[in-house]
Amino acid sequence: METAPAAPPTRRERLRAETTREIKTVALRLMAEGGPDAISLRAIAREMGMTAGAIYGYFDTRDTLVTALIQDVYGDLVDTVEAARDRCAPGDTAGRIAAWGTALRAWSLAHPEGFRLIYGDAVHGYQPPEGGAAADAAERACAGLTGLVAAAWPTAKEFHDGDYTWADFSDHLCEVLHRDHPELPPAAAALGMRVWGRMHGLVALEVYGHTGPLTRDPGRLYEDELKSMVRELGLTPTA
Amino acid sequence: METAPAAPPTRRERLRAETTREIKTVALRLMAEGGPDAISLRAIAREMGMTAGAIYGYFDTRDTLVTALIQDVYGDLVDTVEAARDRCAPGDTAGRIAAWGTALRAWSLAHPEGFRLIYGDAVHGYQPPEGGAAADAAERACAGLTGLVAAAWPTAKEFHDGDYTWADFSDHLCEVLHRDHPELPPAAAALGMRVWGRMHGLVALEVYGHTGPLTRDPGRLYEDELKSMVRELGLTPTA
DNA sequence: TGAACTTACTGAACGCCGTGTAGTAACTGT
DNA sequence: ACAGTTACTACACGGCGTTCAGTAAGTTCA
Repeated sequence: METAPAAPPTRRERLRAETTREIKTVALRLMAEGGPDAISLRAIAREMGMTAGAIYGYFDTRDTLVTALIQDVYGDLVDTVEAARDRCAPGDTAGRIAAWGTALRAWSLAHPEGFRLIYGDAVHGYQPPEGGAAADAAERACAGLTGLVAAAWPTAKEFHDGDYTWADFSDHLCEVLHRDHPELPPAAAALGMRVWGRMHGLVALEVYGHTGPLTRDPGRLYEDELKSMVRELGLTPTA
Repeated sequence: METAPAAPPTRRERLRAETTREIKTVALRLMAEGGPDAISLRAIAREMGMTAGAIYGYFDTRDTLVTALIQDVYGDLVDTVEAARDRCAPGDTAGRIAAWGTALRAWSLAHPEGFRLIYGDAVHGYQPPEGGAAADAAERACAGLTGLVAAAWPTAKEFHDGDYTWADFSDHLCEVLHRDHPELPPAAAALGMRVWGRMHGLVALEVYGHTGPLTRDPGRLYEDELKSMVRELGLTPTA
């Protein structure tokens, strides 16, 4: 969308970008310290020695800021799980899936407010934009899974039925899948989402404190579930 | 805990109980209409022709009211899924599990605010009490699952490993399991939680709008996942 | 019946919140 | 030096949960 040849940023622009960053940084810090409820324009401004109104010069509305935060946090999550996945050899599909899953849980427990921000309704009255941050998040999450699913597909016999059509999935997801893995049928998209959902379930319950009162070792539960899943994909769990 | 022989309620007590119920009813209605954010003491009071302060005569604090709501809503959910499960013949374990799962999703989509209330952080700043409503919910959910898991256990060979101990689970869960199904090993408790988590994942993603942008038929995805799960439990999916 | 007590509720206040808007002071380019 | 832009403040509005003094009923007992 940028038509101009990107002139070097003026002093004004630099200061502006810096303040924008600072607002988000402070917001994330407040959130990490006091939970997502601690994100209030007034608290952020207070922390920065400003007035709440000043923030409106940088973000149209509180929800715009929250959306930006979601994108930042989501980027962090995606980077983390993909880095973990890529620490396994490209051929070790079982290991890569397990690494991905383990990293997902680890990140979520390390950043529960982030998890709530992305996957819950952490912020009072926040309405995601049309299409929205949640949509972005989902698209990216699914795209990230695609590689894993593609690698597992040949052995994932169990999932080759299901009678799915490309029309069952969003245009964007279809495009990404076609581009990166043209050999995959629509059922592979379904598999990706199911894998995602399966991991999400136990993590969400744990982050929201629903498994805590029931078991003293939710980690083992999760790892076993992960192992089961890998096995059901026709792969042999490593270690 | 009631020591007195429960004298018939006085007029005062009846009115009081009625008002308490009305507060909760109005709160649930507001929530159904305007999402969980619509639950505010002021809005409830307004709706009832009262002042916000008056509600403090019935609930110590807003969170106390929310906790009561969670318990009510959770009771409704549990009743619904158990009723669906019991509409299948006691011998039809596969059918009962599928009915349970299908009813879970149906209820969640019909009452998204309720789902958020129980499993998310629907209400701004709500802090569950120690032990808490979430704990209650989890205990009851798991107890409800126990029957299904018990029925599936003989065929669920895949899950008979895992090396769990009773010490891995909460005392209360162990008691319930021992009482109702003394033949089950600790690994069965783990299986119950895993089944729960697996269903929760896709439903949570859907309720929070993460699957919507990706697929046009999340229901099929869910039903397939349910069927897979039943199969992996060593059962034959019905229909 | 009438006094003493208890309950249910109001109304105003406190400090929090997001959001607008008018005004000011500082930077920026000519 | 001057005009224009930008960054910000100050204040106001209505919302929120919560507290508290006060009032008007309902209830109990002499």
